Amino acid sequence: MCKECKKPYYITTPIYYPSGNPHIGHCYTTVACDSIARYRRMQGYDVMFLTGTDEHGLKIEQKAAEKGVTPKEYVDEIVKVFKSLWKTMNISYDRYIRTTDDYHIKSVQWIFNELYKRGYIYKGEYTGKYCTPCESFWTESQLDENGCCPECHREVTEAKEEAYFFKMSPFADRIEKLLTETDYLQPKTRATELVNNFIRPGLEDLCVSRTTFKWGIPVTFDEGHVVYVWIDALSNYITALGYQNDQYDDFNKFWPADVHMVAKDIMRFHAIIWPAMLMALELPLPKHLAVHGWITFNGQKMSKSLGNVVDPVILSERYGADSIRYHILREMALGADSSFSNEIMINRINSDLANGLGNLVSRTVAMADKYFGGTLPEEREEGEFDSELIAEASALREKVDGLMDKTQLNNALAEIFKVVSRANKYIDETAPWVLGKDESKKARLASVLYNLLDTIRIVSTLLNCFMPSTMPKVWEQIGAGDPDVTYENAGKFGVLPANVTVKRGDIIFPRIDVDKEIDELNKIIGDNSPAEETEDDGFKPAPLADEITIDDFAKIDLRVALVKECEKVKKSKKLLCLQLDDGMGGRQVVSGIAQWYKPEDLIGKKIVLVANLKPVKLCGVESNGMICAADTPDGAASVVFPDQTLPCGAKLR
RNA sequence: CGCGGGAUGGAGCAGCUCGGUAGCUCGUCGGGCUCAUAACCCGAAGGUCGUAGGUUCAAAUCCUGCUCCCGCAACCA
Repeated sequence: MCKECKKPYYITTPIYYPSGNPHIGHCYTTVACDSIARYRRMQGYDVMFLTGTDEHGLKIEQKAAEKGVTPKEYVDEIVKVFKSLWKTMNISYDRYIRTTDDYHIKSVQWIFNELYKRGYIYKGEYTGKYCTPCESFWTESQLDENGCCPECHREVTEAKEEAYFFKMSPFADRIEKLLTETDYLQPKTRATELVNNFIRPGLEDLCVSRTTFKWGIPVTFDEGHVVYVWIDALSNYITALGYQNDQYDDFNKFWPADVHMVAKDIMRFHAIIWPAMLMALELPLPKHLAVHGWITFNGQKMSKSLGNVVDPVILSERYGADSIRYHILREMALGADSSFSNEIMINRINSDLANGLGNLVSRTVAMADKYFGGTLPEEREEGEFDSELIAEASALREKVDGLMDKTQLNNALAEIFKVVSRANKYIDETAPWVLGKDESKKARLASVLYNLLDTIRIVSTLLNCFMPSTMPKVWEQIGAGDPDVTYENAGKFGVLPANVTVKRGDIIFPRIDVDKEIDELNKIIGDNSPAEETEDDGFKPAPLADEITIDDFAKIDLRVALVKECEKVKKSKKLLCLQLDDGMGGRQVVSGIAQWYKPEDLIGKKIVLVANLKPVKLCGVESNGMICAADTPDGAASVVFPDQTLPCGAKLR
């Protein structure tokens, strides 16, 4: 298509946050981008495929401190893990950006200054919840279930800090148009959601600097300020091309990007903030933002504490990187979540790769070997069934092209495997083993086998982008040389030489014993997660709060109270509304424990009430006090039940 | 009434824009074949398309109410 002109094509993954090791979710995005990058390269585009890591921020600073190393030492280690995973998964990235790279830092400082000069960045005040011992600001939503610091579980205070802000409002209209009137966002169904939730209520200015942590890019003109995530991280897509730095010089060639691929949790930043930044810099906008869902595990979101995280390294060691790549690409539809389970994966590998493609190659090559000693004679005899197979194989490339253009990798794979099935059926229709017994049918037999081999050639050429380590093995077996497996030839039938010579080889995708493997995988998960939990997520009592006097304690009025009625607060996931008998006329309390308690669990029970807490409204419902609950190791809350014979209103001391 | 998405044979999905035989993958059952990795091919069973109404000659598809799920936002005193 584009063989002579060598059009540039720029595709990016997000830069990942190395606060922990990579998981299968990182793999999905990266593998999808890799497959697209490889496909474009095959089509003749001059591809730039970028990935990297976003290495600054408070969390990294803290994690490093925990381990007693510098932040840079800490991220260096994890970046090694990322890079080795990408090697295992055969990721063909052209460039890897680290936000700690000098050239990136230089560019970010330039951008920050430039936006300041242009008047889009101004100095203001940031208000939030501040935890003094941790020296950290938190937003309301980051606080723990008691409204305390998520790190140390001590109380937080309202506080202000000086910060720089980026003006978003000038770009609201243009962004709304970008989302609703162009095909920037894929799938577009999410555009309404973004517009309704963020743009229509008015875009808030964005806090782009912090003074409460040090691990970041310094603001050049104001000591103590560090560039906060947005400008630092998002700009990687242009600094990696040499925007405002000397490290690279292909910004003009590759910008604007053809595709940024991201998971849905960071869609907002790429759909709103990133375009705003580019508009402020008067740079062209990227052409597409492809948003995909999450990989869920047996229906639940993957999480370390659930012990259901699948380690992609273990999986690829057992089944090969290509099998894993195939499974996640085949299973995930752009936009939607998809569930991942060992069973689904193994069944898919068995039915598509082992039974379908692997077996097709194996039986075809075996017959060529058995009936012709490996080299087909040149005499041919056409027969019925040929035309249908040839038509489907010849038309495949065009279908796949169309689906790749729409980033529908799963459907592209489905189309390819339809042809695999068609070829297996063709074997049954033509029954080569019958032809093999009749000396006069040799020419017909040669035709049948040739048609099969050439179909495999087309299929495997197209599949090479998705499964790059296995397809060369297929080519070796079917006797295809490098010139045979080009994009150009994938659109044509009859490319292999008439007297092609096959070579039997190892089984390409061995069949997996489902029951046995699932047992073993469960064992691995079982062995790993409890160990990890005691190390990482094991129960540690929260640090002791600051010392108080008896007078301080006396300020808190704790009472025994009976739950008379209890119901869920409508429109809220976490809130229960309790009617209490406190021995003093009764009161209403709202508590955020709906995830762990049903109303009927509490009705008729006596609980401990903080009786003199200032009333507040939660989700529009008034709450006069709070009920006492303890943290459980898994992060849930467990309500404290006092001696049930105590009278309502009894005071605790 | 904060915003949005979804509910289709045992499982996972397509079909809905532009109403007219409900399709695919896996699983189950029966048959065929023996070149191949107990793989391959054919056939069958199995769905009143969440629920109640409405429009229509005709609704999975259009309209309305309801129930339940799931995101986002809010919320965890």
